[in-house]
Amino acid sequence: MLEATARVLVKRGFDGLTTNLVAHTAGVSVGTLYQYFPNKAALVGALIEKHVEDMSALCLAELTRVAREPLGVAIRSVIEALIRAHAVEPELHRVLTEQVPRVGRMAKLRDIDALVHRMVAGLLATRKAELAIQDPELTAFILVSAIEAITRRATLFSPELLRDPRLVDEACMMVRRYLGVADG
Amino acid sequence: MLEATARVLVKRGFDGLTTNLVAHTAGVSVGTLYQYFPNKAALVGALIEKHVEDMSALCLAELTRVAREPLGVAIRSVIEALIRAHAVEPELHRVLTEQVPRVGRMAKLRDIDALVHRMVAGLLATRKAELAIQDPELTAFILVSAIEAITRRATLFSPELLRDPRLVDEACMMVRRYLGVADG
Amino acid sequence: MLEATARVLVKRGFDGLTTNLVAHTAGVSVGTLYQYFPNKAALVGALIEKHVEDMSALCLAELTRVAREPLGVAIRSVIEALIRAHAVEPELHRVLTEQVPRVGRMAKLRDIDALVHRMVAGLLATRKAELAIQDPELTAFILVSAIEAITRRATLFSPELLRDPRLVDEACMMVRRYLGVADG
Amino acid sequence: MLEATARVLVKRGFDGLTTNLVAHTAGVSVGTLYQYFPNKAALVGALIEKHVEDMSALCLAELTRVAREPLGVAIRSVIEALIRAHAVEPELHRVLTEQVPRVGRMAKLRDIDALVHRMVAGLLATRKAELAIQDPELTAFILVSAIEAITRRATLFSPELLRDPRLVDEACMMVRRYLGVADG
DNA sequence: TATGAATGAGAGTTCATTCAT
DNA sequence: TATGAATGAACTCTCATTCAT
Repeated sequence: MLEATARVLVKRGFDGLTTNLVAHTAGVSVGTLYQYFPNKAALVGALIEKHVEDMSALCLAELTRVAREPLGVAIRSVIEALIRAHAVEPELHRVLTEQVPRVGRMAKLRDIDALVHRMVAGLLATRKAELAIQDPELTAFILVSAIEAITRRATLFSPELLRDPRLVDEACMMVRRYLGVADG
Repeated sequence: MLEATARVLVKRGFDGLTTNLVAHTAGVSVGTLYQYFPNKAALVGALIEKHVEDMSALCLAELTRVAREPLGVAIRSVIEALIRAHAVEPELHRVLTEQVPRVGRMAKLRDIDALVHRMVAGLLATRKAELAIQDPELTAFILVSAIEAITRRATLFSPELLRDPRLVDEACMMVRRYLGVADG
Repeated sequence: MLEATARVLVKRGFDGLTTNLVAHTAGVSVGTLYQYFPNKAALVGALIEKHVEDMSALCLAELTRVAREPLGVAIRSVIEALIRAHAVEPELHRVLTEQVPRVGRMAKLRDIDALVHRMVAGLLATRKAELAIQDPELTAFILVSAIEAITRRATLFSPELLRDPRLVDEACMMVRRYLGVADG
Repeated sequence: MLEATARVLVKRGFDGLTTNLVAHTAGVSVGTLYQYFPNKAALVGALIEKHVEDMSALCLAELTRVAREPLGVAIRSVIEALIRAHAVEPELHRVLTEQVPRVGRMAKLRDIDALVHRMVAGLLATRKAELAIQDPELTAFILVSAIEAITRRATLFSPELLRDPRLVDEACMMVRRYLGVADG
């Protein structure tokens, strides 16, 4: 059912998302749909939640995994993981991020975001000695923003860049220089 | 009329935006509204276009103005201008940006984005000698993405940050280090 | 639902026909109406199609039935059938015929008209030996036009004539003399 | 202004007829339009009246002119005049006849029709001795219907017939035989 | 538990008509 | 007398949601 929602969302956009259409796409009746979701917002909300969780799981796993690796390697791994995460269902991701705020699941997104932010900040704090930074919180904020934005903008304006290794190289360069980590 | 649209958009969101409501808010009748805009999308579209034009005008002006200043100063000026631009009507900016794809103003946005990108790339190319960069195009891409994202995320998650000078400091730091410019 | 449409059409005319009014008259809601007809034109179109089909079926049946009867008798039967057909719901017939071009059912009407024309021409051709005619096609054109018009004009200007046997007598007389058939 | 109405009517059909459009087409403002016609119905009504008068004037003139000519000649003249009348502005005529009843100018049309009918009936009555008819009224009814219908149907379904002399020949034949007039 | 026909509030849009200039 | 911006009632159509089966 969520899958049908995703399909409709990608094919028709949010304004083309109809409970009847979703039900039909899922091969059930509207009634059945309403047996599982109290209303349309809940349906979309659930999809968003799932999507966000899937994506963030990927990133969090990577963040955890690289916690002890050398910084140069860690940076590249995380950036690559983030770009990979965006590549899973780019179309859906786009529609979803464009609509998220309007469905009242801001909270969930905010939570996840906060979690990622805290993990990055933690990583930075742990290794503060190796880094040319002062406020891990703020630095984390800048980094998370920047990396997320690079993938987002690439997805939006030049998807072919996502597959260009130079993008990752350059992003790593930016992060490394910013953090004062020697070229890996 | 556009002002009324903006007001409604901020107060009620895009889905709460009704032609009748806008007309009423503007103190005119629906008919009058439709004498100036062929349909709802055109109304919002016009607002979006005006908004992005205003914002980009600000940035482009700043980019032009600082073309000959020392890099350290230039960077700070542009970043401050960008954040200032976002601070004017953050709520409106958010709603508007989100609705672009629904209203079909993607092309316009892309154009402006490309323009900014070109200007930044140009600036970098001109001063390539002073910078530790190789591909001004790619660097510009990274920079524009990052700065735009930092303001966007601040707007979204912690608007108070927009008024915190440390944010600007940190963003400047990131850019300076990335470009290999001495601390200003 | 078509019945409700017919009722409204007769009582209020085409311009007084409102989807809400039809739905209300039919005892259902607008939504239900739109579950069966994609739009107002389709609703009226369906009614028109049904109506002309019903009417032409009547005439075609009669034309077939009398194919072997003596010409004098055949002529009267067909004319009577045509007038009888018009007498059923003259008001509806008038509104419906008038609205055909607005609702885009011209093609259907043309088809049926061509069918009737062909049948009459065929009948005339079969019996050409008994008739003082040269071109069955042209004669059929004249006849179909004339008979159709007599009923149409009677409906329009003096409905009471439709029930006057003298009208049928006179119409038969005209046709018989035109075709050179002895008085029946 | 009536000319503009006619033009719009022909180009856009009755549903595309807008007071604003008519005014614009006429090169004046809506306000001016309303200085000459109290409302839309009056505008269309006036056009209908003019059109009907033009057409009937043609026919009535011919009917008067042929009052004393030999019947065979008279018949052909009148039929030709009628067809000629239809050929003046066939498109406008079509739209108009299709819409007439809905604009409340039925009365005018009815009057004209009655006048034509009375003149034909008068002609027939005057020459009853030469004719094989009994009730001039009824015969006139049949004739007027038939001739009007032949031109109407030709206009509607096969306009090229209107220029085919065989149509006139055949219509004359029909009328002559019906009236018992020797072939002219 | 699944169905899907029915609901009806509400949205966008049109256009005859008015009236201050 | 001419203008045309402004009006707003009314119409068509959509779609989230319900509930009898």
